[in-house]
Amino acid sequence: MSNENVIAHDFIRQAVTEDLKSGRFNGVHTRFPPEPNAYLHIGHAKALWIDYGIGLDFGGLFNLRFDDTNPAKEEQEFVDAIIQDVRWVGAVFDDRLFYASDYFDRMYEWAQELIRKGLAYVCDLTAEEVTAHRGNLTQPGKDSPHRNRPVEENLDLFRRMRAGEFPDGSRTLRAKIDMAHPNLNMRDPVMYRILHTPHHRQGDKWCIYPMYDWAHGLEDSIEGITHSLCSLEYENHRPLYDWFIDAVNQGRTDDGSGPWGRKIHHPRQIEFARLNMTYTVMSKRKLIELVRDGSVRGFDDPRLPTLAGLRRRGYTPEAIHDFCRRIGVNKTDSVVDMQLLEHCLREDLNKRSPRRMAVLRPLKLVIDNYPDGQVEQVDAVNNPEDAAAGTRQAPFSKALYIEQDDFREAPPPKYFRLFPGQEVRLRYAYFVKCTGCVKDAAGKVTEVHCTYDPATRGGDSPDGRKVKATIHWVSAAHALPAEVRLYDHLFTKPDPQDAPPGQDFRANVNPNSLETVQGFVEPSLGSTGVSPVAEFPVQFERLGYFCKDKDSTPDKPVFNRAVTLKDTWAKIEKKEGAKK
RNA sequence: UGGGGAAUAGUGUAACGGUAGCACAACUGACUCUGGAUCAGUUAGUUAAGGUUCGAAUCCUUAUUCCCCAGCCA
Repeated sequence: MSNENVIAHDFIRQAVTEDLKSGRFNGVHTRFPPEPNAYLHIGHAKALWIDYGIGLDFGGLFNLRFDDTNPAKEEQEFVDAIIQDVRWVGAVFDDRLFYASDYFDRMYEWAQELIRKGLAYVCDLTAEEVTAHRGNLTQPGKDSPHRNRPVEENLDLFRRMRAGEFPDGSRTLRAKIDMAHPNLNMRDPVMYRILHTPHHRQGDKWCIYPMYDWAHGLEDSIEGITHSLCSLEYENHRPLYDWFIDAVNQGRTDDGSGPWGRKIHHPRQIEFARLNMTYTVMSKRKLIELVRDGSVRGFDDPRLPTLAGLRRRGYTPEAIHDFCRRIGVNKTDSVVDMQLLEHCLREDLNKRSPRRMAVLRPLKLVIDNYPDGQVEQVDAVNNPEDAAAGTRQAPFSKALYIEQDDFREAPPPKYFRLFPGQEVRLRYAYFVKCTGCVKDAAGKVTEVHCTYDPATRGGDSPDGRKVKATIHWVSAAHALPAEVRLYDHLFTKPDPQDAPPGQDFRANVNPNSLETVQGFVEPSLGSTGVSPVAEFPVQFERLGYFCKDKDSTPDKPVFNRAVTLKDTWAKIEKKEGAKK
């Protein structure tokens, strides 16, 4: 706590500090390089926090760059969504928004340069043949029969690939490295493939597209990125990343003299572990499957760990920052407890969120000795954690709604709430004492009756008598109907992958991850009233934090539950139940 | 089996040859007009075996376990 202003000293920041000290780099420039083929999720927020945070900590620059090298998978919709998400989490890139596809011309020139240097060749093998020639983990690969084509023939073929003379998949440009290399990525990797597919930004300009390994380091080089931060699975690609830049630089000089010109910038790639969390999945592929098979209602479904989903659910950027700060940065595969994310949200919202009363599962409470037709306005505190938030008034009358959970005809042990003969406080209003209840033919409680003590107005008793529980309420005549969506984990198991034999993660989708209830909220939450809380989550007292959803209509608000409050009673009840 | 990585309480993360600390979770208790919040406390850890050293989570050796790599995906 006392060291909040000190730069966190994770292993990447240590490396950056050393690079600055040794003079390897004179400044810091980082980037976040998403492929626009899906929505961003909380794992990307971690990466963003590292990329952007390090740029910020060292007074450097930060770029947002789309790695749009595969037109078959990428779409403008994702570009737009990603930009919105990156801005929302607070990574500032100003005008430094770039696209790898804007560098295609330069990459094409460099590819020809590698051919001239004898470091790349056009290969006519089919995809299957390339795989067969690659060997496997223990056996070396075999050279392609086209590996030693003359430079002029390679140049001619490569130009004709670009000109569109050959069909998809018929030829590739490959780097000439080593088919026996112990690192499979170094066995003459493909640099370009033929793809007669229009690009979402480049249109029909290209029919050959660069592969990630060839393109990525060059993109970083062009932008002057010093530290190319990425996740662990790219560790095996680092030798290639370095090889390609060294290959371009072969024969080049610092001052640009000589036939090949000036050397290009060589960034340093450093890898860190990606984020995993309990009760959810983090891979793009799985997220897409859940959306496609209807397990959720879209990429912004509040049950998803996507940033769009978290935003819709009521998560704040501040809570996400805090979460990223707490999980740290390292190279260990880890699974972070979902409860930590929830804790971060509660901590943020507890300080800032306005309180309101809402009843999710209504049960009518009638105060028999309260005058018919009388309405009082009681003062309610907006946020006990923040005196500046002030107070509001809530209408009180003879007939109220309370939570079904707050009444028991036969109370279990340690139950402090309403039951016949028991007195409780109606928050900010009066003490009431339960006198009985009315049941329907099926034995279900339909109405609870009580009497109130007029001397306890405001919620305190002049005779000093105490009450063990305070419950929330809304006035039946004044309350606004609202739809409330209650979310639970999307998966029933901490590790969704832990599925029965022959089944995949979808076998663990929680059928009860969404429960929709029709409740009532304070009039101050309506669209007609002045609502200070339209876009920011509110706390429904004793229940949790809720955020107004985009599905709300003028007559009926819809709320998403972001996270519950900690519920000690639920634990006691569970424990008492287990005793029996 | 080849190559590349990683191992610290249940979970996440500190320590950089000198008292193994913090957070989340769990559990006690205090307080409370939210069974919230807050406060106090408890439980619980260096993968293993050797070695170097006055002293090892840290250095060395060996072993074990886990993750990644055989896309014309990124």
